[in-house]
Amino acid sequence: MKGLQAVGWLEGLSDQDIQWIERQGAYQSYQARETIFLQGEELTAYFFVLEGLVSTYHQNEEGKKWIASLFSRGDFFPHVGLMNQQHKYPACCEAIAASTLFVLPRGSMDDVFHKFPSIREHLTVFLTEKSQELISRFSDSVLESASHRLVSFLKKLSAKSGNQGEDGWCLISHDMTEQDMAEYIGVTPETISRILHRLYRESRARKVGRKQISVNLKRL
DNA sequence: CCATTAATTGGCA
DNA sequence: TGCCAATTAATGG
Repeated sequence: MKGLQAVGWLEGLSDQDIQWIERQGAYQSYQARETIFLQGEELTAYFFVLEGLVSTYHQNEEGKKWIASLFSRGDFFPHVGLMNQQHKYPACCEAIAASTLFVLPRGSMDDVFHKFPSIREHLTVFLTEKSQELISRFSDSVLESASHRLVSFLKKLSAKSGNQGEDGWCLISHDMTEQDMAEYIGVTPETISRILHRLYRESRARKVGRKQISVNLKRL
């Protein structure tokens, strides 16, 4: 895949508009596990995901990690700190899988907002959704079991990028290791492994391969 | 193949 | 559930 396309944040813009934005930034490819920016660093650019999977996360001094958000094709980040005066990245960011991003300098982002009001509208919508998502995940982490949270995550993945077959099973290519899922759900890798094993045994999911899982939407 | 990294498993707090 | 340790499995040169 090459160049910016009218997906995600750019939805609704004309080819000319896209090309204008394209000239303001540059493409950058990252290898799997490559750091994109660190928390507290000067916020010099915003990123638009063209291909791959990227995470923003927080990490404590012991090295424990918590993935705040996952971004894939069409997503734009960071959201936090976008409209305020703080020009520091709010979290660390790394590519989970090999990724291609469009990098837009911070100064150009202001121009883009000014030139394309529709992107501001998208921002409002995305911020609202992200806010609800975070609150939902937070309350789940307090009120629900790890199993429930992992199942919710799998459902979300299947809705977003799953390929359902006529047999009721939905194939998900998530590009994540179980370690990644653990960091997203907020549990240890051992717990993820055990929950998945239980889902397999109960025929609610099937292991297709590493980074691929098939889920039974009806029983999940 | 071998060296790494990821995933699994059992035991115990 | 978490943490540790011991294995086993999968991956990538």
